[in-house]
Amino acid sequence: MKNQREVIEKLEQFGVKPSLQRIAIMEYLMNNFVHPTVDTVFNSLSASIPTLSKTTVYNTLKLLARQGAVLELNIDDKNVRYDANISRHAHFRCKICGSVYDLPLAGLEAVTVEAAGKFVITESQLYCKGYCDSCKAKAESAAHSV
Amino acid sequence: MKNQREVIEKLEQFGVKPSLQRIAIMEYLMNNFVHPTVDTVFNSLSASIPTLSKTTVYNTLKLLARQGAVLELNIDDKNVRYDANISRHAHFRCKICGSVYDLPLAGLEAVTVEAAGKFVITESQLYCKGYCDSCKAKAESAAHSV
DNA sequence: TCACAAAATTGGAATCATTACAGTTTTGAT
DNA sequence: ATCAAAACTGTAATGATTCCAATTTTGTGA
Repeated sequence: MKNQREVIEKLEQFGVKPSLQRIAIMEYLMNNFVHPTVDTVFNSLSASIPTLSKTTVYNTLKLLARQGAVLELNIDDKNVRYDANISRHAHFRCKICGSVYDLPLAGLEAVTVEAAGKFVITESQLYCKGYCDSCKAKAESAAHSV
Repeated sequence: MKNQREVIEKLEQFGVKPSLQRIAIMEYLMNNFVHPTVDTVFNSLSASIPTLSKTTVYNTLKLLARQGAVLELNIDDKNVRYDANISRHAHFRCKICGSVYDLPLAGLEAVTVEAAGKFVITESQLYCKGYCDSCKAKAESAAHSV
């Protein structure tokens, strides 16, 4: 559980002036590893910050992503998701329940090197999809019933 | 340049009954490696098929993706893109001009193996972003002018 | 060839995430 | 305390995608 001090330091480290709203949003991301959507963040915080506007959540998350403090994930067709874990890792999304998990990752550097010279690669994301542990059985029985 | 016969064979191979519209859409994808959006496909074909409906393009591309005949790419925040090249490869998107290119790929298998046991991974996509050859200079001058 | 049911297509309306914008509040320097 | 800049807010607009009911096409059996 990260405390406010750590959150504020994180924001300042990435050149984001800490405001009440920005601290709350960043704090939420640093303490909840669920790769939340804008809606999830908004709904989770609007009880404690009743005046919070969804536009602020949109703006703040875009700002945090632009400054490199968080990752913007496009693993979900519908909604953008955010991740405060900016270390090198891949993502997995269950095709049944929709949950997004982190995957340990080694070797991505080797993969991207092949394009060196032709393109300047600044970011890369590995998205995996399939069935999570608790949905495996469901997926198999569904396959049989076709 | 793929001819109609090859397109029809491809559709049948993936269990998609070939209709006039489906053939046209698949043919377009097989002959244009631009990773087009629904809109691009629709605009490119509506001249030759005046009655074509955008809903049909949506439905057909979703169907082709579901049957495994094409890839659905979420590399673009705004629009889904489609790719008739279903061999193992990564994608690159230029952050300035928005063009999407294929990248040769080796090593992705090694990367995904790490999650074996916990998740059943059925698909994976590696998305790289940065600056393409013709936008490199633009990116650098933009960086200086901040 | 005709009739009919199933599949495919169509177009307009509805949905829903995201963005634009204009007004209000907060912050920080003097 | 004052004032300008930055941040926040809420509503309206946008735009990709989906829904759905009506129409057209396809394929099969009489």
